[in-house]
Amino acid sequence: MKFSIQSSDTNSKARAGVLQTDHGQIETPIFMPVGTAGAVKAVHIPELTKDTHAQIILGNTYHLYLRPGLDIIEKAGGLHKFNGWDKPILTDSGGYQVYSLSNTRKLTKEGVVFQSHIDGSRHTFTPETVMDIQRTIGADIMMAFDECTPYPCDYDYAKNSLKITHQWLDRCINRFDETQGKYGYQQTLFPIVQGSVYKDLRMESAEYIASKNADGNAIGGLSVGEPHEMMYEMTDIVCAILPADKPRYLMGVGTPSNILESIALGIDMFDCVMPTRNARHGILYTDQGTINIKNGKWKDDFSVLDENGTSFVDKQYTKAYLRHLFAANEMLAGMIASLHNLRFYLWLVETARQHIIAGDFYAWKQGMVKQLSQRL
RNA sequence: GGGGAGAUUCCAGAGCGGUCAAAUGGGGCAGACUGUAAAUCUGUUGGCGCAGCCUUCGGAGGUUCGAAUCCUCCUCUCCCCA
Repeated sequence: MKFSIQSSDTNSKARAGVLQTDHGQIETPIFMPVGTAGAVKAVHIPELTKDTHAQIILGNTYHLYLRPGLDIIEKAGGLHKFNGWDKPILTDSGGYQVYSLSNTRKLTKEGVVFQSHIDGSRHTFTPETVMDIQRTIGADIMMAFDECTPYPCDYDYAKNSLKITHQWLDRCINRFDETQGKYGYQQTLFPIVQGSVYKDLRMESAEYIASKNADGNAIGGLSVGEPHEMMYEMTDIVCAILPADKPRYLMGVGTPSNILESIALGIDMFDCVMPTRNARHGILYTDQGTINIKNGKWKDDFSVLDENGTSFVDKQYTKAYLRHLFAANEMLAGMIASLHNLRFYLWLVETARQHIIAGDFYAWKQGMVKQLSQRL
């Protein structure tokens, strides 16, 4: 995997780059749609490629391991073959489930015992099994197994958790190095910085992660409820330490504004469920602000969905019609909204990239963030 | 023509003397959601000068300290038999 920086902004730490994988290249900064169970909910693969212009999507180790199971994935020839997406895939390690399924799991030094959210059965995830699973899924980018700490999180817990995450990382790297991809293309492993909202822990972690000299580095444990300023502060501190010539991935972020602000801090990759989940809940993101299309005020607004939108749905459908689809519980509602939001997110990072290359990113970002905060 | 059942807050539908501005569901209105246990979840849904008061349970009277709940008449629905 090769990363090259094409252009760096002068008024911020933003950069535009290209990440080369065996499944094609990714132009950064990039937003990666989340496809937890092997599908970006409510969106077809051709829509993802041709309409939203997604370049890489996520899958989830925990979900795919539970269902359909590794035997099926391997028989299919890996996740790319299974779901028909032939561009890069990144899989989350299940580290986030350590956090989000906290009431159905038990942490030990060895790993984590999960209770399946599907049938309650018990499963053990260790750094080694998580590497093996991601080998079988065939992700281009595999994530280290970590603990995503909650917020708030007391210092001692965060410190101890960080120690475990670092130990797990070493085990992930060992297992990764002693195994090979199963499908003939290269896979790579991204380690994850943790440390909650504590500067010293974040710095210690960033230094440890940087020392591993991976193809790319991730920042986890943010956007879990802490104030935005805190998130930016941690991101800034960590970016200063992580190698500049490798892509930086801010996990789970975020709102359109979060993404622009983080690009300015030197982040290259993002993923978040917001554009898809919130789409299914009636929230549309536009360059003019956020719309809750379920609100009564749109009932007889027959203007197109998004005058400035660049997805085909934006001119194809009206606000009143989409609102009706939500009210009538039509599946098409979530499909239209998901497509719109994903296209908007991809448009946002594409446009950010253009401004970085053009050299006027900072000013553009400042104006856009202001517009994005509006509620329509 | 004969017999029976019923009319409750936007809808459906509980309640059958006080703890009822009235269960529950739907609908409406709004909110939340950040490496997806999420097409989910939460709040609210008569009015006001809002720890209280006012107007509501088909209509009009009445019984009672007190009625959506009991009685009388009226109006209107629905079902069964002819």
